[in-house]
Amino acid sequence: MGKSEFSCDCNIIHRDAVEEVLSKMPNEDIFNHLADLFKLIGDTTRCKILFALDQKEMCVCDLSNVLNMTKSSVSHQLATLRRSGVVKCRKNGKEVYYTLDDDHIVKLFEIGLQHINHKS
Amino acid sequence: MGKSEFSCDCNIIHRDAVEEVLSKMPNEDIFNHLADLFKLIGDTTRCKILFALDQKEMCVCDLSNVLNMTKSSVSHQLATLRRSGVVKCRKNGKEVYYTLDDDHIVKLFEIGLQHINHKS
DNA sequence: TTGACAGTTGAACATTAATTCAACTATAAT
DNA sequence: ATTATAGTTGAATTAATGTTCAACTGTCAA
Repeated sequence: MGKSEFSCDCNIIHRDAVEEVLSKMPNEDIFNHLADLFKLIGDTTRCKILFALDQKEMCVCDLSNVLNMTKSSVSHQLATLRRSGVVKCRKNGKEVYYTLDDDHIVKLFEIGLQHINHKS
Repeated sequence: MGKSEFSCDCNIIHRDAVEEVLSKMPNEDIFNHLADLFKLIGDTTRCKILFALDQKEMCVCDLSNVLNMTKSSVSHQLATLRRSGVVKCRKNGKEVYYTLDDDHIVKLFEIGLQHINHKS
C-alpha cells in the first residue's frame, strides 16, 4: 500500500504536481532530439568549427590550420556536423568547402555567449 | 620549405582566410565555456529535469517520479546542474526543492525546439 | 531513541564519444 | 603513368560521462 504505480525508489510527495508536469512533458523523441542538438554543439572542437564557418566558407585544410588540428580529426567532426544537417559542403577540385546550413545555430551561440558574459 | 609555422598536417590553402578567421576567433576559454554550457543541456535526463522545473518547483522525489528514475541518479544530475548555476534549491524539512536559476536556458530550449520542428 | 524516509555522495561499472593512426579515394600536375 | 596533396573512413585507443550500488547524513514521527 502507498507505493504508486511508478517504478522509482520513492513515494510521490506531490502527486498533483507530478501528474500536471507529466501531462505537459513532450514525448521521449522530442527530448532525445533536443539533447542530440545540444550535444552536437557541446564540444569545443565543433564549437570552433561552427564559429569559423559562420565567418567564412572554408575547406578542411583551412579549418585544420585555424583549429591547429589534424585533417582527420577535423574531417571526422565535419562528418558528424554534416550528418546532423548543420553544415553542408561543396566540392571544387581537390578541395571540399564547408558552410553553415542552419540559422538556429548562430542564435544558440548568441544566447550562449550572453549566458557566459552574464555569469561574470 | 612551404610548410607553415602551423602545426597541422597540411599546407595552408587560403592563408588570408585563415588569418582573418583566426583574428576573429574568441579565446580558448570562451569556447570551453560555450561547449560546457551546451554539453550541460545535451543530455536527455538533464533536458527533462530542466523542462520539468520550468513548469514547477519540484523536490527530488517528484522529479524521480516524473522521470521514472532513481533518486540517486536524479540527485547526481541535479548536483551537476547546481554546480553550473542553472538551478538552485531550497530546503524545507526533509525535502529539497529545486527551481530554474537561469533565464537563458528557456530561450535555448525554445530555439532548440524551433530547430527540431523545422527539420521535419 | 528508534525507525522511516528524503536526499547526498563516492566508488565501481558501463557506455559513449573524441582523437589517433593507417589505409584508402579522388583530383591535379609533372 | 606517376607523384603529391585534399579529404574520407574504419579500427583502435583513450578519455569523459551517466547510472548503479551501497553507505551515509539529516529531519520527522512514534
